[in-house]
Amino acid sequence: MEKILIIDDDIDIADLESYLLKKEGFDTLICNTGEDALEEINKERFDLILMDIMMPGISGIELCAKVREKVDCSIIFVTAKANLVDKMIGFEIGADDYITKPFENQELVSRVKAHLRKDKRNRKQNNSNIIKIGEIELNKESFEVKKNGTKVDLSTREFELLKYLMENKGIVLSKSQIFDSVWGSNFGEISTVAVHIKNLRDKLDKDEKYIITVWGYGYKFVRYIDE
Amino acid sequence: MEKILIIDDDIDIADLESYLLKKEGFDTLICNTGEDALEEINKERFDLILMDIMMPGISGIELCAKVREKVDCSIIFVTAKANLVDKMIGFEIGADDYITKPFENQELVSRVKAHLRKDKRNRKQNNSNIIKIGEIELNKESFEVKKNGTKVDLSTREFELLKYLMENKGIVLSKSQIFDSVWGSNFGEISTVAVHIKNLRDKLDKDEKYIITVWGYGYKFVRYIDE
DNA sequence: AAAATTTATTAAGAATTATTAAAAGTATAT
DNA sequence: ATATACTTTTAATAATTCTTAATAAATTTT
Repeated sequence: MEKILIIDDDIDIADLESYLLKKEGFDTLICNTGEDALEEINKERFDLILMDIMMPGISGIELCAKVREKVDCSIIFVTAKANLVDKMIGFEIGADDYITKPFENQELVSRVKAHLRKDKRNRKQNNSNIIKIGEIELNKESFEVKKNGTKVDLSTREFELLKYLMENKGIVLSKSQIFDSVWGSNFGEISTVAVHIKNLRDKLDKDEKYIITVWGYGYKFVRYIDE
Repeated sequence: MEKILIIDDDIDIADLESYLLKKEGFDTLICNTGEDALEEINKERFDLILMDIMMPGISGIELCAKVREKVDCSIIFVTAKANLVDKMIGFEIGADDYITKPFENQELVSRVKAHLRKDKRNRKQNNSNIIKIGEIELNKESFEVKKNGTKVDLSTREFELLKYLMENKGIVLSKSQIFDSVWGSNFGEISTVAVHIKNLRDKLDKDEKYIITVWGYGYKFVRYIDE
């Protein structure tokens, strides 16, 4: 269950926010001062922070900067001041979004959900077993490779070679590096790598858009040729 | 420079958005139909997409779903309908934010910036293998060199020579020092260095702004000529 | 101002590296 | 056990890059 930290000195607002979010199945914790919030952040992990910008004591902006240092999740400002300069300052300081008071209940929920979804998408990318780069999609679980949605048949070595290249997108890999990683041994002809590169290219990169030769170093996988 | 794709059938709105974003230093491209946009997405990489939700032909929602399949960047809906249900639907479909028309100029810019900043944070950019001096940027991982953002093709030796020079910015390096470090041997003509210096200059420093000859000593890489 | 020294330019041949194709070896399935 | 598909090796060819060496230009010294 996703945990949301609500920081607001106005107890009624904080309660309303908490109520709305709990109704949507989120777990919430309310802090009425910035100091409390900083303490909580050190104790626990949150998926999102909803923060009033105007609070006594430590200011919202200051707090946001401090929180941002500690935390990596989305921060949404809730502010009574619709003043855009304030909004800007907040954004520069590390907030990811803002909502003006009084807010529509649905909007609050929408924005919270949007951020959580985006964060999830970003996380997924980092540890999913599908790598998708441009038109090419590689599934580590099913050992399938698709180009524009249509399956491409690869041999085992070809698949592992492609996987290694894609996992290191944008990084030039030397032939011996590739050999060590994909073949896993130090015996054998290094030129084998070149042959498999060619076979891979024949099967899914005839125009050499993705697998780029870097002369004297090795090969790299890229999304855009001039990237 | 960050590239933003603007999709809107209303040419005036698209132009306004483009103007606002260009003023902030972003690169923009306008598409007036969803079909055009899909084409562009296949050709080029964008850092963010700003999309009208109500367009003739392919609908914004439909388009968003299709774009989301291909693309990984933030998508912001721009919509005249303030209706929250619509917003929700859009969010479920893969958009990351929405702005209602008519929008305040500053708000548009703020939101765009906020998303770009967040995306950057998520990428947890490891810039340690990029050396950037003035207009020239060298990536040790991808073996790429860019001048003012556009790629410059270098040979192996040229790349390593440039890397060595840039790593020792401001320091005069003798030819034999360069030869030892870049060539790694003591055999061979020292004049080779001069040839490669020339080739490097031809490719990315025609006016000799960066690679400075220090008569009788060697060469150095500088940021400003009178440095 | 001329000579000497250092650096820049040029182009062609040498060397290196990449690609390709075909043959030989190996594993897998029928 | 044989056929098939896959992998590796080898070798020839092609492409690219590097070096050499000779000449030109620039700078310093005499």
